[in-house]
Formats: sequence, structure tokens, C-alpha cells
Amino acid sequence: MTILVTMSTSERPRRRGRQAEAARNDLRLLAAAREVFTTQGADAPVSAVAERAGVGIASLYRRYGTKEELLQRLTVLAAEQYSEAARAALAVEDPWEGLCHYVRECVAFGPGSLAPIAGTVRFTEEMAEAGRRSDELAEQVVARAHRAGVLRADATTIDVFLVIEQFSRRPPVPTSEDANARERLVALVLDGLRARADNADFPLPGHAPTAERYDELWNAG
Amino acid sequence: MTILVTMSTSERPRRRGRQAEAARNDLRLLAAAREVFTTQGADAPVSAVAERAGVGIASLYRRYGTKEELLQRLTVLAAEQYSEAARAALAVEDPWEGLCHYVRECVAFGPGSLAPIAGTVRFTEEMAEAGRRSDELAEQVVARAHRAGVLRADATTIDVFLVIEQFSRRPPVPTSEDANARERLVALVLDGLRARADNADFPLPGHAPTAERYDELWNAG
DNA sequence: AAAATAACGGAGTGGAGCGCTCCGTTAAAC
DNA sequence: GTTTAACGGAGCGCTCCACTCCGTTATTTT
Repeated sequence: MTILVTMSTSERPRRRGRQAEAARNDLRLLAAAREVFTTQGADAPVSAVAERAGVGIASLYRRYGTKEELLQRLTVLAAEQYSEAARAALAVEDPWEGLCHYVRECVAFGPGSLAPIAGTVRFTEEMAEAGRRSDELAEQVVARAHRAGVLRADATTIDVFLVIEQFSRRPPVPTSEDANARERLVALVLDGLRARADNADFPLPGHAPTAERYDELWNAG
Repeated sequence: MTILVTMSTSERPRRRGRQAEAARNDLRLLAAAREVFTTQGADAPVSAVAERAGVGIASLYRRYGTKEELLQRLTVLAAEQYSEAARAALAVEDPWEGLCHYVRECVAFGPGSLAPIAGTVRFTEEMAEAGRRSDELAEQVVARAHRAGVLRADATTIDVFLVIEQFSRRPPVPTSEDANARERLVALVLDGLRARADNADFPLPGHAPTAERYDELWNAG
């Protein structure tokens, strides 16, 4: 949201009339696309996006030549928003509070549910770059918490990613209670993530997850 | 799995030839359906189930007049398996270990991913009954842990359900690392669920979730 | 005010996918 | 050899979706 507005105002040197309508539609389209695809999944019909935006289908296709293009744009915006959340987290004085904010914000934003596009959309260089930037910032958030000794030592950055990914998966039919439920569950895992004296007695099972998973997810089918 | 085999052997008084093949197909069909629908979602094509079972589509439709019927049957079996997990949990001496086993087993079984059928399938009396039985047993598992003081006091049975439901949501494209990742994450929330001295300092946010959510999920759209 | 331009909406098109049926085939039972 | 029972899968009809085409509407230009 913040990002969308920021970007557009920066490159809108005062338009009027039809051009103003076009500029407005750009924003409404992007916002609608984010909402539709994150709640209904990436195979939601394009028509739903246009409808949600209060815009004709043609107006959508005038901007994005194809559904894939729109999805690619959305993932880049999502990565940038993750980056923004990480920056905000680093601005929080307390390392633990910062990490909590990061996780909560990413989960609330919830575009991890775009993951279903993994196989269906080509991975552009722009997406890769945005992803790298975002990963780097997240790494800083986690590393700082580790240094401060507030995050359990056997939890890695990728564990944090997995938490966010898992909680970004939304129910197919959203209910009014979902947000509350999600909050409680996230609080639960954050509590589990906190460094404690007895951590060594209950170590995380299995082996630390690797980043290769994501290659497998995006590149192969 | 266990249940499937149990049920069938009990009502198979020695058949031979074609009848034996038919009986075998019954099992393979059910197993295949479970696998396909829990991994690919409830809108996976029926043909995929038949193919997975190594059986013609007609053989499937000879047993279940409709896809909906098959899904209804599957949810009943799932509920029974949840019940079985609860019974096993109660058989474990230690209340905390019992609860952990229950959660882990339900998550590993993972038919919570059948939830997408919520809107699309009529809720039969058989399903309701199986659900009630399952809920009751789960309640016992949680209550015992509460009585023993090993489960944080502000976590309810429905919180536990929500955990299971959330972790039953699987990635669209399963990777080889998923099982390991899930294990770690579940360990994390179980750690958060454990009763601790400082629980009062970090209470679960929001209000305790209610069962009404499920009505909303299954009855309304 | 008329012509040109630019953005708009949405009906329509082509094609893919899916639930389910129909029928020719195969193998056991008699 | 005939009947019976279970089988497999091609194909039908339908829905749904990405995308296009074109008539309309609003703004800008002359």
C-alpha cells in the first residue's frame, strides 16, 4: 500500500481529465490485483481483478499485456514490501521486538500466498534482484537478534522465512475470525522462537533448512 | 491408512477372481483419492485419482456416483483418523507427550487441506457425526494436558485445531524439504504451547477463538 | 464547433479442462 | 459356449478463462 502510493506520486507530474483517470486506474488495478490474488490464489480470473478495481477488462490489458506480466509485477512489489518491513524492523531499537515486527508485518501483508505461481510464471531478472535485496535485509534482522542472544540459536533465517511462508497461506474462504486466529498462532511461534534457558533440552528436530528449496520451487516444476 | 485397511479386511469374506480385483480397487481408489486431494486440493480432477490408483475412470464412478460423494466419504475417513490419533494420544502416559503426538500426527496426515471443499460440498449427517466424535476426543487430549498444567492456560482446544489446520495447508508444489521444514515449525509452536513461568508476561493476543468459525466455513459461503 | 485523439467498457471468441456417460473388451462363473 | 460382471478409456457437453475487437465517451486540438 505505502509503496504503491509512494511510487505513483513520485512519477505523476500533475495530470488532468482522462490521463488522471488512467493514473488512478493504475493504482486501483494494482491494489485490486494484490487483494484478489493473495486471497483467492494466483489462478483467480483476471476478470475478478478488473471487477474489483471497478474497471473494464480492456483497461487492465492495456497496461499488462498478459496475466503473467501482471503477476510478475506483483511479486516484485511484494519483495519490495518485504524489504520495507525489514527496514522498519531494523529501525526498532530492541532486536527482539524488531524481529517480531518483521514477522508479523510480513504475515499480515500475506503475499506469500502468491507462491502458487511458482511453476506457472517465468522468473525474471527483476524478480531475482528484488528478492536478493529483500533476503539480505531479512538476514540482517535475524543476525541482529542472534547477536543479541534473544533468538534461539538453532533457528536460522530460513526457518523464519518458512514461518512467514506457512502463515501466509490463507484459508480458501476467509472468515471474520481469521485475523484473530492468525495473530494468536503467530504469537505462539514467536514465543517458541525466543531464546530460553531450556532450548538445548528441546532442540529443533531435523536439519536446518537450506535455500535450495526455493530454487526447486521456482525453477523446476 | 491403518483405518482403510482395517475397515476393508473386516468386511471382505474371501473373494476370488474379479471380485478380488474389485475389492483391491476399492482400497487403491480410496488411498489414491486421499493422496491426490490432500496434495493437489479438492479441485484436482477425478481423472487424476483414477490414474493414481491405476484404474479406469469408470471403475471409480461405479463406486461413487459423483465426485462430491467421494469427497464426503473422504472427510468422514479423515475425521475417523483424527479420532484414532486422539485415542493414541490418550494412550500415551505423559499428557504433554500425548498432546504433541496428537498434533504431529494430525499435521503429518494432513487432510486439513481438504478444507477447500467447505463451500462446494454439502455437509452430510454422517460427516457431522464423525466430526463430533473427533472433536470430543481432541477435547479430552487438551483437557488432560490442561489439568496436568503442562499446556499454557490461555490456549484453548480451538487454538490447537487452528494450529493443525494451519499446518495442514501445504505448498502447491511439494518439495523434498517440506517434511523437514514442517517438523521444525511444528516443534516451534509446540514449544510455544508449553506452559512456562513467564506465560503471563506474554499472553496470547486477541480473544480466544470460537467454534462458530466452522459453521461459517461449512454452512455459509 | 468540428475533427482528431485517447482512454474506456464489455460482449464475444477460441480453446482448455473437467465431470460424467457409453460402449466395446476381457475375464471369471456356470 | 454362454452368461455375467467388472473393466478401461474415448468422447460428450458444459463451464470457465485469457485475451481481442469494436462501438462509446470524454478530452484535446484546430
